[in-house]
Amino acid sequence: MALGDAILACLTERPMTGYELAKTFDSSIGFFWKADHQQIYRELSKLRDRGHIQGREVVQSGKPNKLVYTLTPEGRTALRHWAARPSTPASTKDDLLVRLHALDSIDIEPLRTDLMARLEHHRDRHANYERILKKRFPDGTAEGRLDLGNLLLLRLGARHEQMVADFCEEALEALSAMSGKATVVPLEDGKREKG
Amino acid sequence: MALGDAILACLTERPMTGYELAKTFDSSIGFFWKADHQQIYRELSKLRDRGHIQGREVVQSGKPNKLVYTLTPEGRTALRHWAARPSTPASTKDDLLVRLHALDSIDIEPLRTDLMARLEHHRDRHANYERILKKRFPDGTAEGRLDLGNLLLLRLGARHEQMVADFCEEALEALSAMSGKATVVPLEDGKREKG
DNA sequence: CCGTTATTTACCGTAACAGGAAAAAGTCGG
DNA sequence: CCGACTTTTTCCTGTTACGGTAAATAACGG
Repeated sequence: MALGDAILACLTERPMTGYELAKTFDSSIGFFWKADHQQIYRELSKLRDRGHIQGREVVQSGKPNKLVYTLTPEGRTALRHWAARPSTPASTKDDLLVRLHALDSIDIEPLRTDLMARLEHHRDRHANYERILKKRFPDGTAEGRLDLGNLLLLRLGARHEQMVADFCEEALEALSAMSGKATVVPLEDGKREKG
Repeated sequence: MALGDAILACLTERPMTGYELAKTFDSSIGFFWKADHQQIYRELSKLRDRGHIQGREVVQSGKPNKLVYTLTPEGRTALRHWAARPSTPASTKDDLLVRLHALDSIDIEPLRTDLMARLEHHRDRHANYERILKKRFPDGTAEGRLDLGNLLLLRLGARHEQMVADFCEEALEALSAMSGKATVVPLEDGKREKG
């Protein structure tokens, strides 16, 4: 019960169809929340059953008819109640961290390439955040409450990506410094283990 | 299929029982990965069925017998193969961020208390990381590969917590600055909505 | 005609999360 | 001695999420 609330949160901005929501979850809110269209459509059905949203069919020519979903007053209330409950700090659950935890039992080469890919990935995202920040908040201040929320969000996102990117760089450097005194030679396919 | 690998990663350090693993997931690796004992026991059964770990019963007097699990060569290979696959960047999925995204549709007061709680939480965790860092790596350098992994991990954790704590502070300040020109008065129970 | 875009829906499975309960044997406080 | 707690494993029932495959429908571009 959290994806549903994320969808409600999106619908506060404007009514949307499942298709639009799927795209939203691919850009703005999707920066920190992934969900594919199936998840979204399934969740939308549930929300409708609960009476939190209301679908209005819009007949289209040339395209399949679309279902525009709007928040109902019950939905707004539900969202506010959800938002009034203490939030649960999410755990990271990043594969990379698990790998670092078992660093001496895995092969370094794939790890390096992975770190490099991740470095690029996080740099891209950082640049993206900065780009949006400059476009939407050129002077770094927000007017309304909605704007403030989004500004804070973008700033956090930017900083996070920056930090992770820096971390990847640092990890790569540390691995390079260490690889001089390598303890285990990478093997082909686990024919030998060092135990 | 990720919790299983996290467990394998833990078992590279030393053989452990499910009970010990549960406690480990409550401290070291649990800093970025949450799992309760039931999840762990279930996963252990699966891993045993797959032949990735091997259980050895240790008869105890005074306490129930325990099952010490050891990595099998197959398990080590599986871990290495898993670690050689590109990692998937995890998405944040933090309730707080969703709330910020819908900032103008929710009540600020509970959000403030939540932010304050989170601030404390992240500060605590940061202090904890720093404490462990000072204890395990007083001079900030690592010897072996295992140590390097853990050092990097701790540093990332510390920085992350620091950053989120700063963010909470900033958000609180911004909310205070904004609350002067409040647009919506907080309501009791959604009897009125501003739409 | 084929592929793409727009739009929704259906089914399959597994993985993860949440919580409640029960065993069994000891230890410790009152 | 009773009750509470620790240690250790297991079973239960749910919901939520994740992942893939695929099918309808209908225009538009090549």
